Amino acid sequence: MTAHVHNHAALTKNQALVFGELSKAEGPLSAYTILDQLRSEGFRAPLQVYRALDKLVEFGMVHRLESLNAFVACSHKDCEAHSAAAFAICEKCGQVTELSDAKLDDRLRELAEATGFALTKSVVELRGICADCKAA
Amino acid sequence: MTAHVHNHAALTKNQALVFGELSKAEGPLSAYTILDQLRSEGFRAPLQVYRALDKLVEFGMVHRLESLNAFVACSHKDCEAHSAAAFAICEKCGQVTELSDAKLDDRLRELAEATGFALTKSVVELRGICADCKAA
DNA sequence: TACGCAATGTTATCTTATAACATGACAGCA
DNA sequence: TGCTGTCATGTTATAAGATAACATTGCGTA
Repeated sequence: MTAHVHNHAALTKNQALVFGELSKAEGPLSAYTILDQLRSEGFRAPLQVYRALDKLVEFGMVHRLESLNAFVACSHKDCEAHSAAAFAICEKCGQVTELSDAKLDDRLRELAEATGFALTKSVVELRGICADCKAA
Repeated sequence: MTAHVHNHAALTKNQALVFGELSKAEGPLSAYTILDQLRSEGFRAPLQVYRALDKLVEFGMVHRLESLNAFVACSHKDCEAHSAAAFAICEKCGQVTELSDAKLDDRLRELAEATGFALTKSVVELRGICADCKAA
């Protein structure tokens, strides 16, 4: 499991456990799903998961999907390299694809600037059917 | 209060009540806030609100803000006129501005097409500080 | 050792959303 | 008139997501 390399301070035990679950998952996981999967590791309360997730999101290693109330591991080697992320979420199979697009980011920045809005974060989530499911 | 004109079948009583609350609100409201405001009208359960909201969203008269778990009345006269909507959400005052931008929509469509993704809906929510709050 | 700080653990509670089932209102038609 | 289908409503209970408040532990450093 060396898909992710991050130059942050070493993760704490709980952060590492939560990140591990997200990394080996096919798609997004809810906080409570993670909790259940980590009960065997001694997890007992939602807060143990939420606290770890908060940090991981802060580090940029995990993204929160607002329209799903769920979380995914970042698909980039070094998550600091990309600014904003967009996601394509398949409503059939649940698969999530992370997209990075400079033109999109530029346009969002322009829109914000045009109205004097100081952008801190952008949420872009495309809902639909992925190519695989469409073919099937 | 004639800010909104819609060519849909007349709203039912509950739909009209919920839409009324959203229309006169300054910003987005949560389903439970709406419920509390409509208790005087006889509302007793969340489902009464959620059912009305589902229809209003379907009609395009109300938008759901995924990153807030809240709802706003559409700011356009005829909500069918615009395809996708983007929102700028001020994290200081809570104000929400609805944006319609063809270039943004085009770019999102291009991104979807490039990966064979069949787009049904796009969620775009900009988080930051609005011009007014920045000035203050 | 003693202090400070960050991570952790624990209990309770709050907020958001839906399932399941019962009732009411009304239109169309035999 | 009485039947039937359908849509809106009402009601109770519960699921799912998130946080508040407070206690405890582990560890580096003065």
